[in-house]
Amino acid sequence: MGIKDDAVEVRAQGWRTLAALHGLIEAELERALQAEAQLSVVEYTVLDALSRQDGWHMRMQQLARATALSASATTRLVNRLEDRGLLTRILCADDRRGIYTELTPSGIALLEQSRPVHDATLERALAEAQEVPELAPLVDALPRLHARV
Amino acid sequence: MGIKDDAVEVRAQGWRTLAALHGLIEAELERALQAEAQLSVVEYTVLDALSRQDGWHMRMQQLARATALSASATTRLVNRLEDRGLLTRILCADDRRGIYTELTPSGIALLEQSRPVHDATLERALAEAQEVPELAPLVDALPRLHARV
DNA sequence: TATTTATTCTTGCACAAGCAGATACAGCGC
DNA sequence: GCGCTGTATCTGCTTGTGCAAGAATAAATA
Repeated sequence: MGIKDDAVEVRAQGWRTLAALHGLIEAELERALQAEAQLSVVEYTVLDALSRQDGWHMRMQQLARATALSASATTRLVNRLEDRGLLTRILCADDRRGIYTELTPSGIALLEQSRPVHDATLERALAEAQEVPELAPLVDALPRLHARV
Repeated sequence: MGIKDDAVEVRAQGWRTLAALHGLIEAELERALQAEAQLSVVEYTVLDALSRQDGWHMRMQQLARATALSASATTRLVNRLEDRGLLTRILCADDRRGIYTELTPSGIALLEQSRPVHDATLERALAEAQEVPELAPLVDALPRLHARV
């Protein structure tokens, strides 16, 4: 057991902690968003990403990256949201392969309704994680990543 | 926009960063473990958790918690691994509802073969994430969580 | 002891995800 | 213009997952 082996173990443990915290938060968000807005976490992520985008439209591939999903999963995800009237597909004028997705008023409304739920649930999930000794250090580190100095 | 709103936004951004890093690492591990040992990340997690356990056996419910999976998914996950001969179910003598799972020699062998792949992939994934400005701070924070002072 | 209640695991069903292949278009060289 | 390669999106198929319901056992209570 040398220094090198320790580094490996420290990384593995860090990864397990990351995965555990991620799972906990995602599970809580899933339940809350499903209950309050019939949205899954990825679906919320799409609406949120679109609203954060200038002009409120993104191409499928950007969406795939934003959600860490495959292209085919993104197609079906957009299908679901389009069927519910939350966003619309818009053909790309300059690149006719491309397709823009854009929030509808209905989509914006649902997002604004569910954002408080999302934020409150996130706060609660982090507070719960704070109580788990294994997770607490990571919870403490998170806000320091983006905090204004 | 007050201090309170900032806290909400900081949390949301921290969560997005966490999710992004988690997705990146998991995707790389998935590909590597699948290619080298025909194991998914959760399957590897089960083998690893069992090997880390005293006596090398755990109950289904412990496994469900360790993998952040539902009870039914855990049942089928154990089925798959049992069918491949990597672990065995052992009836619990004192609580006949309970079922222990235990690694077989074959399972131990596969784990020992795939652990280096896992560790190397994790190191590579973290190095890649280090190059993404948005993820770098979190990557830096990870090893500090468990590092021996 | 008999009966209810809770826990642990498994199964039926519906759905979302990935991979591979197909289609449509862009960009480039001839 | 014609063909070729690469990119963007969609569809068929298989698989893993969660939820709800079920079966077996433990624990509690009358």
